[in-house]
Amino acid sequence: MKQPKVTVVDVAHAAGVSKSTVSLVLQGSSLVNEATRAKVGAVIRELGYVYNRGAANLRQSKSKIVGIVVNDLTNSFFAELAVGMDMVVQSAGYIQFMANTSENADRQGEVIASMREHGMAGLILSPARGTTAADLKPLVDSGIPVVLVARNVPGLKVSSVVSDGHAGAAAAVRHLIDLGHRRIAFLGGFNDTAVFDERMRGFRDALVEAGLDASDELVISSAPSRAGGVAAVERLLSMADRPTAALCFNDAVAFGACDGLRSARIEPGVDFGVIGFDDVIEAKTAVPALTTVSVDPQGMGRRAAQLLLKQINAGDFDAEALVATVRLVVRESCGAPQRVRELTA
Amino acid sequence: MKQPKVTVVDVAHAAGVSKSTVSLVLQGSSLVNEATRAKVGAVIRELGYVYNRGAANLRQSKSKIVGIVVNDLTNSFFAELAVGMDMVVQSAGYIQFMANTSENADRQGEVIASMREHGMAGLILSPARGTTAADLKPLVDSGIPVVLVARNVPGLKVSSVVSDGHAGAAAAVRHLIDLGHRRIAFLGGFNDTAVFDERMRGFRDALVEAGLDASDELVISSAPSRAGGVAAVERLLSMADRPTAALCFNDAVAFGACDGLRSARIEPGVDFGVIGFDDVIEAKTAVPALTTVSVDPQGMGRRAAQLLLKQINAGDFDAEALVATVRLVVRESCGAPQRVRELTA
DNA sequence: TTGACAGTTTGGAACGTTCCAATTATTTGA
DNA sequence: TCAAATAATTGGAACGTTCCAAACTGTCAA
Repeated sequence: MKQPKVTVVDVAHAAGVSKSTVSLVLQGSSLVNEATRAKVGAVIRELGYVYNRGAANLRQSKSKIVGIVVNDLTNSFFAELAVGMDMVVQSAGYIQFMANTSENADRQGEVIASMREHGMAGLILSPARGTTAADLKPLVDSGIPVVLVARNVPGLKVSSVVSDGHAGAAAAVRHLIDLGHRRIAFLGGFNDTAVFDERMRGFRDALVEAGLDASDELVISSAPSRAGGVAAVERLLSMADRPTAALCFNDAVAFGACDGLRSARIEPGVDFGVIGFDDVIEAKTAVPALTTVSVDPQGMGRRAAQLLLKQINAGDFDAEALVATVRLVVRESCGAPQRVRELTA
Repeated sequence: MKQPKVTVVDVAHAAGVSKSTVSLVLQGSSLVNEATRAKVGAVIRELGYVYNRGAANLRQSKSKIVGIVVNDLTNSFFAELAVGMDMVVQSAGYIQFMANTSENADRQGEVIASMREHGMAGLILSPARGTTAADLKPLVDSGIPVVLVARNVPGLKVSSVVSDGHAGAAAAVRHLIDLGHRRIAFLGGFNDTAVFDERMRGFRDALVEAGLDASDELVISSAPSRAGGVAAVERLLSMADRPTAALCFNDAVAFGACDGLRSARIEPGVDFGVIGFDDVIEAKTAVPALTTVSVDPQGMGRRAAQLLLKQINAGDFDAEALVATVRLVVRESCGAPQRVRELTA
């Protein structure tokens, strides 16, 4: 049953007032008399009127819509990130266009263009692999606030919220060294990304600082997934001078590494130390519970959303780069007693 | 730098034609002369014109926006579901409002209302726990197509895409019986949900069919999460006549059950059979690889989206109930040889 | 020369809201 | 009692698009 849609004029007519008055009621203006407000409210409910925010947006040329574009929703890190954003966006009375790009930069371009046509007030983007500054330039120049999250795009002057990969990786490596490990590998991740580079440098710097070997063969890159972890650990196990522990690019890789170790009859957390990165929810409950660098994706999502809303409300704003503090959560995957070490970025 | 936004009138003026002509060009109408089309196209690019879809929607009173509301994005089952929908929605040229309700029916009501005000053309909803038919009645009555996915809402005449929980559970139980198990439990899930009820009946019916005990004590409900699985398996282990295998409400519960078994020094897949439900991505790579009832969440998401789009395009439509075929994927968590058994719904 | 016709182009009214300036009704102060 | 102030309401223009009916340009046949 298709209702003939009821507008503010219909309401006005039924309530015996003008459309202007109805509009004032809708905006909760204090100008309107209590009695008429009640009357109009009643009619609204009776007729089942639904506000047409599109028309309002057109008139006011502003919207309460933000865009959220993520590269991989099936990865629980990004799902958590999205949920964090969702929370603050929703409670600020905004609504979100949300799209998944599956790491496809073309698709990303399309959805961003579409969101722009729909009049989004701002965008939070976790960019797909291969996103260039040129891709985003027109949008940024148009004055629409953009916040990059989790990953950065080199050469683009825009706000961002990323985690302190260098400090996190270094802390993880120092922890392994404290436990007596002397030969440590870095496992997984695509070596052409900024995030990889940052974490890897943290890894390397900590090794050098301790006077240990930090040669290239200790860095084994692979897809940043569980399967990639399995593959990487297989390569590691075939090395001549085999490491006794590894820092992994992210938790997915770490889980894969554990799988790979186990099928080689090496028990992770007992015979071999494994540290992850991100602290996804499963890290806590896995067996063995994963020691990992916690980056609190929900928190990052929330901060990114807050930053975006701030920039939307401020007419004018400057690019701001937030780096999220990171902490090493020690669990069982490298045989150390359970404790948490706090770090400042 | 805030651009003074350029409209079709600006483009028309710059190209020396009327706004109507520009509009025709934008819609790719064949009425317009090739030369002017090119001219207008050039001007559009030059001025950096961006189409205002909101204005168009207002005039045409229709939109290419669908709403997607899910109860828990951090659960990878629902994340996959969302990704499946995203795929077909995007490639049909639609864009989506997407929101997470965290199982909060009030929040769900708010976001749906907001989406409605924004003029969504249809809604796919994976309802929060506790959603009633009355909550959704006004929306459905307004003639906006709604497709329920993964969970049903009793008493609501609306389309749905759900998996065949009964057949899946029954097949799982029969598999356990084939392996020689005679005392089998059902673990996890809230017992006041339709999904629980359906799977549990499949479980019970298969037991009865085989002449085995199907008494209430074999059904141990709990939160449908990893933690819930741990709790449920603890209760199971304290039973007098202890079962030798269990069908779990979903994969998360199954993983929790494995954790719980292991801390009691019982090796899942060797000493005790565990079967999950949903076949989340991690099921394949977990140790032991989880035998589970595969419901292909991405596929369900895609089908739901296709159904919604179909109903949006058809002016008039009837509620349609799709039940997704389900298959038992035999892996290692109940000690059986690896194979896959296909089932028809 | 005229009419018919196809191929293009166009002005203006709509869509449902907000906002401004203007209007009416009511109260106040001296 | 009347001007002035206050409170409440209102008509109409605007936002950027689409759509309709009308109008223009040629071409061609009669």
